[in-house]
Amino acid sequence: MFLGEFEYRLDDKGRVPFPPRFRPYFKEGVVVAPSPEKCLSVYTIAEWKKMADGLASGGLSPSKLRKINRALFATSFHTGIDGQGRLSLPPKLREYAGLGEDIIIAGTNNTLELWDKAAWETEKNADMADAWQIIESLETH
Amino acid sequence: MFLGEFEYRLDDKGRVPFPPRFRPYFKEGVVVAPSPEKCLSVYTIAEWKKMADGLASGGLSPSKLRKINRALFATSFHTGIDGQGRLSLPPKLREYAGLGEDIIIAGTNNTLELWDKAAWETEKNADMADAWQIIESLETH
DNA sequence: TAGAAAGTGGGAAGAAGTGGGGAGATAACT
DNA sequence: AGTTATCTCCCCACTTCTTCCCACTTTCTA
Repeated sequence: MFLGEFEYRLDDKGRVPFPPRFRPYFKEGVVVAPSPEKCLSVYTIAEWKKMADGLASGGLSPSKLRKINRALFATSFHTGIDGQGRLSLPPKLREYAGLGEDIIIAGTNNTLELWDKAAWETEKNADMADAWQIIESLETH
Repeated sequence: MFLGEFEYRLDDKGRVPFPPRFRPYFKEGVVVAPSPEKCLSVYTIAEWKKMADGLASGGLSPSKLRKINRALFATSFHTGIDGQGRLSLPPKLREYAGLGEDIIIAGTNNTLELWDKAAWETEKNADMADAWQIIESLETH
Protein backbone atom coordinates (compact mmCIF):
# COMPACT_ATOMS: atom_id res chain seq x y z
CA MET A 1 0.00 0.00 0.00
CA PHE A 2 1.83 3.08 -1.25
CA LEU A 3 0.70 6.39 0.24
CA GLY A 4 2.07 9.89 0.22
CA GLU A 5 3.62 12.58 -1.87
CA PHE A 6 7.38 13.11 -1.96
CA GLU A 7 9.39 15.87 -3.55
CA TYR A 8 12.88 15.38 -4.95
CA ARG A 9 15.35 16.85 -7.37
CA LEU A 10 16.45 15.18 -10.58
CA ASP A 11 20.22 15.60 -10.91
CA ASP A 12 22.26 16.17 -14.06
CA LYS A 13 22.72 12.46 -14.55
CA GLY A 14 19.02 11.69 -14.58
CA ARG A 15 18.86 10.19 -11.13
CA VAL A 16 16.07 10.71 -8.65
CA PRO A 17 15.96 9.60 -4.98
CA PHE A 18 13.48 6.89 -4.12
CA PRO A 19 11.36 7.27 -0.95
CA PRO A 20 13.16 5.19 1.70
CA ARG A 21 10.00 3.63 3.04
CA PHE A 22 9.23 2.04 -0.33
CA ARG A 23 12.69 0.71 -1.15
CA PRO A 24 12.20 -2.70 0.48
CA TYR A 25 9.36 -3.48 -1.91
CA PHE A 26 11.59 -2.93 -4.95
CA LYS A 27 14.52 -5.14 -3.97
CA GLU A 28 13.87 -7.43 -6.94
CA GLY A 29 13.67 -4.58 -9.40
CA VAL A 30 11.66 -1.66 -10.66
CA VAL A 31 9.53 -1.38 -13.79
CA VAL A 32 8.95 2.13 -15.11
CA ALA A 33 6.20 2.58 -17.68
CA PRO A 34 4.63 5.61 -19.36
CA SER A 35 1.13 6.44 -18.18
CA PRO A 36 -1.72 8.01 -20.19
CA GLU A 37 -1.51 11.15 -18.04
CA LYS A 38 1.99 12.11 -19.22
CA CYS A 39 3.65 10.81 -16.11
CA LEU A 40 5.52 7.61 -15.32
CA SER A 41 4.10 4.64 -13.46
CA VAL A 42 6.45 2.71 -11.21
CA TYR A 43 5.62 -0.95 -10.56
CA THR A 44 7.04 -3.57 -8.27
CA ILE A 45 7.87 -6.76 -10.14
CA ALA A 46 4.90 -8.47 -8.54
CA GLU A 47 2.46 -5.73 -9.52
CA TRP A 48 3.84 -5.58 -13.04
CA LYS A 49 3.36 -9.30 -13.53
CA LYS A 50 -0.14 -9.11 -12.16
CA MET A 51 -0.98 -6.35 -14.59
CA ALA A 52 0.62 -8.13 -17.54
CA ASP A 53 -1.19 -11.37 -16.77
CA GLY A 54 -4.44 -9.49 -16.52
CA LEU A 55 -3.94 -8.15 -20.02
CA ALA A 56 -2.94 -11.49 -21.49
CA SER A 57 -6.03 -13.19 -20.10
CA GLY A 58 -8.30 -10.28 -20.89
CA GLY A 59 -9.87 -11.89 -23.94
CA LEU A 60 -8.41 -9.39 -26.38
CA SER A 61 -7.95 -10.13 -30.06
CA PRO A 62 -4.40 -11.05 -31.13
CA SER A 63 -3.95 -7.87 -33.15
CA LYS A 64 -5.08 -5.66 -30.28
CA LEU A 65 -2.84 -7.59 -27.95
CA ARG A 66 0.13 -7.04 -30.23
CA LYS A 67 -0.56 -3.33 -30.27
CA ILE A 68 -0.75 -3.21 -26.50
CA ASN A 69 2.36 -5.29 -26.11
CA ARG A 70 4.32 -2.92 -28.31
CA ALA A 71 2.97 0.20 -26.66
CA LEU A 72 3.45 -1.03 -23.15
CA PHE A 73 6.37 -3.41 -23.05
CA ALA A 74 8.59 -1.75 -25.61
CA THR A 75 8.29 1.62 -23.91
CA SER A 76 8.82 0.35 -20.37
CA PHE A 77 12.10 -0.20 -18.58
CA HIS A 78 13.28 -2.73 -16.08
CA THR A 79 15.83 -1.14 -13.80
CA GLY A 80 16.93 -1.02 -10.19
CA ILE A 81 17.76 1.21 -7.26
CA ASP A 82 21.44 2.07 -6.78
CA GLY A 83 23.46 1.95 -3.58
CA GLN A 84 22.41 5.48 -2.66
CA GLY A 85 18.73 4.68 -3.02
CA ARG A 86 18.32 6.43 -6.36
CA LEU A 87 16.50 5.49 -9.53
CA SER A 88 18.14 6.39 -12.82
CA LEU A 89 15.69 7.24 -15.57
CA PRO A 90 16.28 6.61 -19.29
CA PRO A 91 16.22 9.81 -21.39
CA LYS A 92 13.20 8.64 -23.42
CA LEU A 93 11.04 8.35 -20.34
CA ARG A 94 12.30 11.59 -18.86
CA GLU A 95 11.35 13.25 -22.11
CA TYR A 96 7.94 11.59 -22.29
CA ALA A 97 6.90 12.84 -18.87
CA GLY A 98 8.43 16.25 -19.43
CA LEU A 99 10.49 15.98 -16.29
CA GLY A 100 12.27 19.11 -15.12
CA GLU A 101 14.43 19.54 -12.07
CA ASP A 102 11.62 19.26 -9.51
CA ILE A 103 10.06 15.82 -9.30
CA ILE A 104 7.10 14.43 -7.39
CA ILE A 105 6.85 10.77 -6.46
CA ALA A 106 3.29 9.94 -5.48
CA GLY A 107 1.82 6.77 -4.04
CA THR A 108 -1.31 5.49 -5.77
CA ASN A 109 -2.16 2.41 -3.74
CA ASN A 110 -0.54 -0.39 -5.75
CA THR A 111 1.95 1.62 -7.75
CA LEU A 112 3.90 4.85 -7.60
CA GLU A 113 3.75 7.71 -10.06
CA LEU A 114 6.53 10.03 -11.09
CA TRP A 115 5.63 13.58 -12.13
CA ASP A 116 7.12 16.87 -13.03
CA LYS A 117 6.19 19.05 -10.10
CA ALA A 118 4.27 21.71 -11.99
CA ALA A 119 2.23 19.15 -13.95
CA TRP A 120 1.51 17.28 -10.73
CA GLU A 121 0.08 20.30 -8.96
CA THR A 122 -2.48 20.99 -11.65
CA GLU A 123 -3.39 17.32 -12.04
CA LYS A 124 -3.75 16.85 -8.30
CA ASN A 125 -6.09 19.77 -7.84
CA ALA A 126 -8.28 18.61 -10.69
CA ASP A 127 -8.32 15.02 -9.45
CA MET A 128 -9.16 15.94 -5.88
CA ALA A 129 -12.20 17.91 -6.94
CA ASP A 130 -13.40 15.06 -9.16
CA ALA A 131 -12.62 12.34 -6.68
CA TRP A 132 -14.69 13.75 -3.86
CA GLN A 133 -17.65 14.09 -6.15
CA ILE A 134 -17.31 10.50 -7.30
CA ILE A 135 -16.90 9.20 -3.76
CA GLU A 136 -19.91 11.18 -2.60
CA SER A 137 -22.02 9.63 -5.34
CA LEU A 138 -20.80 6.13 -4.49
CA GLU A 139 -21.66 6.48 -0.83
CA THR A 140 -25.22 7.50 -1.44
CA HIS A 141 -25.99 4.20 -3.15
CA MET B 1 -15.97 4.16 18.35
CA PHE B 2 -14.27 7.52 18.77
CA LEU B 3 -16.06 10.23 20.69
CA GLY B 4 -15.05 13.56 22.12
CA GLU B 5 -13.12 16.70 21.44
CA PHE B 6 -9.52 17.23 22.51
CA GLU B 7 -7.35 20.31 22.38
CA TYR B 8 -3.57 20.20 21.90
CA ARG B 9 -0.65 22.28 20.78
CA LEU B 10 1.34 21.63 17.63
CA ASP B 11 5.05 22.05 18.39
CA ASP B 12 7.78 23.47 16.16
CA LYS B 13 8.60 20.07 14.74
CA GLY B 14 5.04 19.42 13.56
CA ARG B 15 4.11 16.99 16.30
CA VAL B 16 0.76 16.81 18.02
CA PRO B 17 -0.19 14.69 21.05
CA PHE B 18 -2.62 11.86 20.42
CA PRO B 19 -5.50 11.28 22.87
CA PRO B 20 -4.25 8.49 25.17
CA ARG B 21 -7.54 6.60 25.12
CA PHE B 22 -7.31 6.11 21.34
CA ARG B 23 -3.67 5.09 21.12
CA PRO B 24 -4.28 1.35 21.46
CA TYR B 25 -6.34 1.33 18.26
CA PHE B 26 -3.45 2.77 16.25
CA LYS B 27 -0.69 0.37 17.26
CA GLU B 28 -0.34 -0.86 13.67
CA GLY B 29 -0.15 2.63 12.25
CA VAL B 30 -2.07 5.76 11.42
CA VAL B 31 -3.32 6.99 8.06
CA VAL B 32 -3.86 10.73 7.78
CA ALA B 33 -5.87 11.95 4.79
CA PRO B 34 -7.09 15.37 3.69
CA SER B 35 -10.84 15.87 3.92
CA PRO B 36 -13.00 18.08 1.68
CA GLU B 37 -13.76 20.32 4.67
CA LYS B 38 -10.13 21.50 4.87
CA CYS B 39 -9.33 19.35 7.84
CA LEU B 40 -7.52 16.02 8.20
CA SER B 41 -9.13 12.62 8.66
CA VAL B 42 -7.31 10.07 10.80
CA TYR B 43 -7.95 6.40 10.06
CA THR B 44 -6.95 3.19 11.76
CA ILE B 45 -5.35 0.76 9.33
CA ALA B 46 -8.46 -1.42 9.42
CA GLU B 47 -10.80 1.47 8.63
CA TRP B 48 -8.55 2.70 5.86
CA LYS B 49 -8.40 -0.69 4.20
CA LYS B 50 -12.15 -1.02 4.42
CA MET B 51 -12.55 2.30 2.66
CA ALA B 52 -9.91 1.54 0.01
CA ASP B 53 -11.36 -1.87 -0.78
CA GLY B 54 -14.78 -0.33 -1.18
CA LEU B 55 -13.43 1.99 -3.83
CA ALA B 56 -11.48 -0.67 -5.70
CA SER B 57 -14.60 -2.81 -6.02
CA GLY B 58 -16.78 0.13 -7.01
CA GLY B 59 -16.82 -0.76 -10.69
CA LEU B 60 -15.12 2.44 -11.79
CA SER B 61 -13.38 2.92 -15.12
CA PRO B 62 -9.57 2.71 -15.11
CA SER B 63 -9.12 6.42 -15.74
CA LYS B 64 -11.52 7.38 -12.96
CA LEU B 65 -9.79 4.91 -10.68
CA ARG B 66 -6.43 6.48 -11.42
CA LYS B 67 -7.84 9.90 -10.59
CA ILE B 68 -9.24 8.69 -7.30
CA ASN B 69 -6.06 6.85 -6.46
CA ARG B 70 -4.10 10.02 -6.97
CA ALA B 71 -6.49 12.23 -5.07
CA LEU B 72 -6.84 9.83 -2.18
CA PHE B 73 -3.65 7.82 -1.83
CA ALA B 74 -1.07 10.33 -2.96
CA THR B 75 -2.34 13.00 -0.62
CA SER B 76 -2.53 10.70 2.40
CA PHE B 77 0.28 9.59 4.68
CA HIS B 78 1.00 6.42 6.56
CA THR B 79 2.70 7.26 9.82
CA GLY B 80 2.85 6.21 13.45
CA ILE B 81 2.74 7.38 17.03
CA ASP B 82 6.09 8.01 18.70
CA GLY B 83 7.25 6.93 22.15
CA GLN B 84 5.74 10.03 23.73
CA GLY B 85 2.34 9.39 22.17
CA ARG B 86 2.66 12.06 19.52
CA LEU B 87 1.73 12.09 15.85
CA SER B 88 4.10 13.86 13.48
CA LEU B 89 2.36 15.55 10.58
CA PRO B 90 3.96 16.04 7.15
CA PRO B 91 4.27 19.72 6.12
CA LYS B 92 1.99 19.24 3.11
CA LEU B 93 -0.90 18.14 5.28
CA ARG B 94 -0.28 20.80 7.91
CA GLU B 95 -0.43 23.34 5.15
CA TYR B 96 -3.55 21.87 3.57
CA ALA B 97 -5.56 22.06 6.77
CA GLY B 98 -4.16 25.45 7.68
CA LEU B 99 -2.99 24.21 11.04
CA GLY B 100 -1.78 26.82 13.50
CA GLU B 101 -0.54 26.27 17.02
CA ASP B 102 -3.89 25.27 18.51
CA ILE B 103 -5.25 21.95 17.30
CA ILE B 104 -8.52 20.11 17.87
CA ILE B 105 -8.78 16.36 17.60
CA ALA B 106 -12.40 15.30 17.31
CA GLY B 107 -13.94 11.86 17.30
CA THR B 108 -16.31 11.16 14.40
CA ASN B 109 -17.50 7.63 15.14
CA ASN B 110 -15.07 5.42 13.19
CA THR B 111 -12.41 8.01 12.38
CA LEU B 112 -10.86 11.04 14.01
CA GLU B 113 -10.60 14.51 12.58
CA LEU B 114 -7.83 17.00 13.07
CA TRP B 115 -8.66 20.71 12.89
CA ASP B 116 -7.16 24.09 13.38
CA LYS B 117 -8.95 25.37 16.46
CA ALA B 118 -10.42 28.50 14.93
CA ALA B 119 -11.72 26.64 11.87
CA TRP B 120 -13.17 23.96 14.11
CA GLU B 121 -15.21 26.41 16.18
CA THR B 122 -16.96 27.89 13.16
CA GLU B 123 -17.46 24.50 11.48
CA LYS B 124 -18.83 22.94 14.63
CA ASN B 125 -21.43 25.65 15.14
CA ALA B 126 -22.60 25.37 11.55
CA ASP B 127 -22.69 21.58 11.66
CA MET B 128 -24.64 21.39 14.91
CA ALA B 129 -27.38 23.55 13.51
CA ASP B 130 -27.54 21.55 10.28
CA ALA B 131 -27.23 18.16 11.94
CA TRP B 132 -30.22 18.60 14.20
CA GLN B 133 -32.31 19.65 11.27
CA ILE B 134 -31.26 16.59 9.27
CA ILE B 135 -31.93 14.25 12.20
CA GLU B 136 -35.30 15.86 12.74
CA SER B 137 -36.25 15.28 9.10
CA LEU B 138 -35.17 11.64 9.29
CA GLU B 139 -37.33 10.95 12.31
CA THR B 140 -40.45 12.23 10.64
CA HIS B 141 -40.24 9.62 7.89
C1' DT C 1 -0.95 14.81 49.52
C1' DA C 2 1.72 11.78 46.96
C1' DG C 3 2.31 9.12 42.89
C1' DA C 4 1.52 8.22 38.22
C1' DA C 5 0.36 9.58 33.73
C1' DA C 6 0.37 12.90 30.16
C1' DG C 7 1.81 17.39 27.80
C1' DT C 8 5.81 19.90 26.30
C1' DG C 9 10.40 20.96 24.93
C1' DG C 10 15.08 20.06 23.53
C1' DG C 11 19.27 17.46 22.05
C1' DA C 12 21.93 13.85 19.86
C1' DA C 13 22.61 10.08 16.75
C1' DG C 14 21.58 8.19 12.56
C1' DA C 15 19.56 8.30 8.09
C1' DA C 16 18.71 10.45 3.84
C1' DG C 17 19.42 14.12 0.01
C1' DT C 18 22.76 15.94 -2.98
C1' DG C 19 26.85 16.44 -5.66
C1' DG C 20 31.14 14.82 -7.62
C1' DG C 21 34.72 11.64 -9.36
C1' DG C 22 36.66 7.39 -11.30
C1' DA C 23 36.54 2.96 -13.65
C1' DG C 24 34.66 0.08 -17.05
C1' DA C 25 32.24 -0.62 -21.29
C1' DT C 26 30.52 0.67 -25.66
C1' DA C 27 30.56 2.98 -29.89
C1' DA C 28 32.60 5.79 -33.34
C1' DC C 29 36.20 7.48 -36.01
C1' DT C 30 40.63 7.24 -38.02
C1' DA D 1 41.79 -3.02 -36.10
C1' DG D 2 43.36 0.08 -32.80
C1' DT D 3 42.69 4.16 -30.41
C1' DT D 4 40.00 7.62 -28.54
C1' DA D 5 36.06 9.78 -26.86
C1' DT D 6 31.68 9.41 -24.64
C1' DC D 7 28.40 7.54 -21.75
C1' DT D 8 26.90 4.91 -17.91
C1' DC D 9 27.20 2.87 -13.66
C1' DC D 10 29.14 2.46 -9.17
C1' DC D 11 31.37 4.28 -5.22
C1' DC D 12 32.72 8.04 -2.01
C1' DA D 13 31.95 12.20 0.77
C1' DC D 14 29.46 16.02 2.77
C1' DT D 15 25.58 18.44 4.59
C1' DT D 16 20.96 18.65 5.99
C1' DC D 17 17.06 16.84 8.05
C1' DT D 18 14.33 13.64 10.54
C1' DT D 19 13.50 10.62 14.10
C1' DC D 20 14.27 8.72 18.37
C1' DC D 21 15.25 9.33 23.14
C1' DC D 22 15.63 11.81 27.51
C1' DA D 23 14.08 15.09 30.89
C1' DC D 24 11.03 18.42 33.03
C1' DT D 25 6.60 20.30 34.37
C1' DT D 26 1.81 20.03 35.00
C1' DT D 27 -2.44 17.74 35.86
C1' DC D 28 -5.38 14.19 37.35
C1' DT D 29 -6.31 10.51 40.40
C1' DA D 30 -6.12 7.50 44.25
